[in-house]
Amino acid sequence: MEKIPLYEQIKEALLGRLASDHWRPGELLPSEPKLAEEFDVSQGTIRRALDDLVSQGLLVRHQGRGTAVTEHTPFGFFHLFRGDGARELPQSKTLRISSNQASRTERDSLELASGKQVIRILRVRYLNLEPKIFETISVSSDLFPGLVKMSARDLPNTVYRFYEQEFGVPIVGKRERLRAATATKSEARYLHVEVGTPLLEIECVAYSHRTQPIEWRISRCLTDEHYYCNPPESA
Amino acid sequence: MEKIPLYEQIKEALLGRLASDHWRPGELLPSEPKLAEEFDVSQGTIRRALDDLVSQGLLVRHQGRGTAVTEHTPFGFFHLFRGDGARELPQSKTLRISSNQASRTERDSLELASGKQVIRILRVRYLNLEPKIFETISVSSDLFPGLVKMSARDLPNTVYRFYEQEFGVPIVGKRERLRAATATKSEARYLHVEVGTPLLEIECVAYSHRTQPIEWRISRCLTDEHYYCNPPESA
DNA sequence: AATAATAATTCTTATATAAGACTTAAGATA
DNA sequence: TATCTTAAGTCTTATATAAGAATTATTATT
Repeated sequence: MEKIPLYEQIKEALLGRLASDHWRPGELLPSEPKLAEEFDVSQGTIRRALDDLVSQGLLVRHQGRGTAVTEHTPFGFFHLFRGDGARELPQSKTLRISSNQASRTERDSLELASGKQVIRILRVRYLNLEPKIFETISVSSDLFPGLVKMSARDLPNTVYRFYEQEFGVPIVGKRERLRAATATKSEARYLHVEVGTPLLEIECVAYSHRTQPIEWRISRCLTDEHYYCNPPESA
Repeated sequence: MEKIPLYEQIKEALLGRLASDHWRPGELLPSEPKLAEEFDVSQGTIRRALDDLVSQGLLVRHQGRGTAVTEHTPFGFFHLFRGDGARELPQSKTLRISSNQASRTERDSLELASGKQVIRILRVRYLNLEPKIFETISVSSDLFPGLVKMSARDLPNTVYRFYEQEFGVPIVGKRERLRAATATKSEARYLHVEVGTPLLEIECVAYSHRTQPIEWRISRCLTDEHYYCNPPESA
């Protein structure tokens, strides 16, 4: 059997703890010397494993303080920027939360079995108080028991933090596919534009640890005053 | 004065050699022990510097062989994928090469002084033999002497490799900004679609080492059969 | 109780050595 | 001359120690 490097094994072990909510976001991990003792390896090997998790965005190092689990900032994973490069935190108005039989696309994107239910969320997002994005979000009913009964008004703006704090489901990455589209009648109404206005369509699958798909999302964005950029230019 | 770590100084030195074409793409660098001897540091310090350049995509490691300067694959930096995730190498037809006074946007994007000339290239790109992208490329006349006199027919498909091989100007990174647009009369004609068809607009600045802007490009893409994705999903 | 100094802890940078895995070069053999 | 074996080179993984920089905890002083 192929021999797996020690640092890879340690990465997997730490990844398992991250996935099972062993540590909360912001919480400090045991120190490098302590981990070296626990796993019976050298500190250099621990360093190598931790460095890899840092470069994946899962951990953050603080010299003199320790290694912490990454906390999501409100901007995390939001890739629209104002024309001058500034970031604006989008606001949200949830229009509807409903339970539906998963469509073919939802099943494929979320890796769901046939017959499964999804929870669908429709919402408009605002940049600088103006409606700029029309969003459809789908998640597996099984992962979020009780979510469908929530009032639309109560769904918070930052749903990734909500998944993590209320359901223990952390989002650690996403995959986006972009296309050009034009506003339908319904989108035109919500976004205060004319039918046929160009919209940037962002199809997004969000993942937890070990790349399990958690959420499928379609965002249709006005780009008259904003642009999409990934990675961010400050990165 | 702030003390710069040794490995950062070595990175800068190697970056300088990469920028001045000291090594050609594909060429092997001196081995780690040799570099350690040259810079009078430990191999671990050399390793740290090289690893950083590898993660920036500038170098590639070959176990048992050596460290080489990254060669651009034809797909490098091309972020459109077919609907099923496959990659298709775009073909090109250059429509025109001309010399013009730089516009305000060209000056800003390429960091040119007032009064400078740019070379403008118009071309259509094909995916699976169908016109899918209408492109406008601008570069500084000063960096590419003689380019304006080239026949449009002779401009190769992979212009980044062309810049590097014919002018010694390597492209090592780019910054893209995406927006939604609709086809103008001219674009509709070249792309064989109707006016108003949604197009994905990719505004791109391509850089050499030390983030000097080399090329400003606007690509207007049909996304009926393709999508944009960065980083690529296989990454 | 508040503040300052000291000590202990953390990660970061840097050194060193060595075995393993992979590739290439040199020498031996047919 | 061609092929095989061995040696030498490369990067990768892993060990170890130690000083520097930053943060936190403890102790001493006011």
